[in-house]
Amino acid sequence: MKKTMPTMKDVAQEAGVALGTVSKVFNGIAVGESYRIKVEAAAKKLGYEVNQYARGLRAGTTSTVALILPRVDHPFFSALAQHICTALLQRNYRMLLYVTAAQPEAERECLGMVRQNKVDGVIALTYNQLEVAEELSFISIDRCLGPDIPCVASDNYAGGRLAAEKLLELECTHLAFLRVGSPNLSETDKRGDGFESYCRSKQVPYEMLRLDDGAEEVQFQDFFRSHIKDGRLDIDGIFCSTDFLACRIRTMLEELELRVPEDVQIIGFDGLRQFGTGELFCSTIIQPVQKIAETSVDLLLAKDRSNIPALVCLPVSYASGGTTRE
Amino acid sequence: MKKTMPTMKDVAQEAGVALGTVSKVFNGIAVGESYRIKVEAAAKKLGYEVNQYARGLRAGTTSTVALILPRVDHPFFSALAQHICTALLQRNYRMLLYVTAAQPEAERECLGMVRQNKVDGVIALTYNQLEVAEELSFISIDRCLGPDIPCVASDNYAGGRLAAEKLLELECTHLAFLRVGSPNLSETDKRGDGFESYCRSKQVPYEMLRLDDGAEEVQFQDFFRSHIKDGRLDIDGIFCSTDFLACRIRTMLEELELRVPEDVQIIGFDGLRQFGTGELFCSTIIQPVQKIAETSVDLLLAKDRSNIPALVCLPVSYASGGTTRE
DNA sequence: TTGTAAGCGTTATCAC
DNA sequence: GTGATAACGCTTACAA
Repeated sequence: MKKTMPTMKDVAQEAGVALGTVSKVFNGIAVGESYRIKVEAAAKKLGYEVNQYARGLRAGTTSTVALILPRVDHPFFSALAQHICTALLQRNYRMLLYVTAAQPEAERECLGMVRQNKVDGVIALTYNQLEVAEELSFISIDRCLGPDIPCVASDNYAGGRLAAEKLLELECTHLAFLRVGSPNLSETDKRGDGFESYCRSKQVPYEMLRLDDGAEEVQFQDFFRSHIKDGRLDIDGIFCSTDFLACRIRTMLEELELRVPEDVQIIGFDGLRQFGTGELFCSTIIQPVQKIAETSVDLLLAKDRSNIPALVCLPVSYASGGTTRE
Repeated sequence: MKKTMPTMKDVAQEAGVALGTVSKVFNGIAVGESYRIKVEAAAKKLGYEVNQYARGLRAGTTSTVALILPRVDHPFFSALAQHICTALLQRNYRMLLYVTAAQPEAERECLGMVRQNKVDGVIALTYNQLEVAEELSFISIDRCLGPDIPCVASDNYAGGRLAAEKLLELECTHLAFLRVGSPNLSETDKRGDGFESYCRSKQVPYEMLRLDDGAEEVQFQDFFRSHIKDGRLDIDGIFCSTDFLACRIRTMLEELELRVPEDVQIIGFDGLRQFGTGELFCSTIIQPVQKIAETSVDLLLAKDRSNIPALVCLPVSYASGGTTRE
């Protein structure tokens, strides 16, 4: 950065007015019309831009929000980043992005950096429990961090029920829920709960297989093998906790000579699209990513932080994507 | 942000030393051992973090870099964002992300914001020609913006040649290059040039179809229909300028009752993976995304900006992903 | 309505 | 090696 960037002083001198007047013009404070015009002309002539650092230092507000994500090279996270960034930019905020690879120290370190940067708020999707300094405006996505920290998520429970409902509509008679992921509790675990609740209420036979991250491939295979009777799978409807898992399961089943969706139908969760905007990877429960992003931003930037809900669940929907019969 | 954040003054008082001493400790400047310990203890006790805004204001350097992308909900861009962010964080820099939706005014507006934020540098992938204030440290990805602005890209030309070479190795006899995208000139256009050059040198018959963004679907179909003789396509090897296009072409061909890769083999470009880390979408020329990211960051942060190359091309590689016979 | 001046939290330059 | 002190560019009372 060159030293030659013009400052308010330069603009004031150029316009022949006082420093304070220039400041007022740039802050939308009433000022004599003729002065305003002079100031604006001078600013344009010099190519002046207000220095957000100086402003932030003085005013204590920085128009900057930090977004903390485990990664951004996964379609769900990148869609989230995209929509949050856009929503922020529209509201004239800038976004600092931090990726943590889901490592606890990295997440904690981020919070330190965030404090250094005096951001006006933080939106985070973290895998690890972390203590949030209560002086920070904070919104958590998909994870309840504590009673004082608002959480925004899809209605995972309803999504689970919806998946079960759809599979039954599609004439499945024996269902299964498959899940793999971090053992840490998060909102997304409710997908299985909703699924189970619906199966129970309809008295449909179902299986629940929840695995932690690790060598789970073989366990899924064992599960399927144990459910093959006379060369046929006795399960005909599967709900996977993510689209990613749904695709892996589909491949796995096809390797076992089972046809999707003829023999088994699969519904995933997320609503991811190929290349961001293309086709769905599988039949799925769609998360309202944009809504999640905008809700998070709105809550974070709300003037009145006093009566913000602890948990906001946004409605999901179902869409067919080739792994169900329709 | 509460007003209650401790400052260097508080730390100095707590430690019973002078303000300047505290500053030195945090800047790694030599200071009496006993003082350093007292200061560090006091800082930890108060939970002090240096205020980057004040530092930036004073020192004129902000440890912040802006990344400007058209979007981040596409796997190539999000991978880029991920690796650039990680590289920056490793070097103790923060990253401001701007998404522009490829709109010229948005891109220009970004540059304004970037100047306001006094970032130490900018990495951008833009679709539109824009004037870069020369006082800014700037790296462009995939697009030559001017003689003074370094550009980092894959070796697109070599990638085009490699695609043609592979298709010939795979026993194709009549090739085609398909491309769709912005009419604006960018480094990526060299993919077709390299392909054509190789075909020419080997005297293989080939077609070139370059379309601009728009209603191109029907034009591709017309192209294929015009190349179907006796129910068979007289083209048996296709190089698409992106993986995305390759997938669309594959679907299109299958709708025309042509089998991939039995009847026609397809090679894309990008090396995108499903869900970020999963399988390839198609056989493809892989871009070294991480290398592009790290090179960009290294060039941007290089102390000596005097002898930086105008264009850096990074090596690509080929991988089979189901749309070629192997 | 306009101009003036006191900081915001740091860093850097000096005398000590 | 340490400790006052003057900037950095801006906002905001407050005085004119």
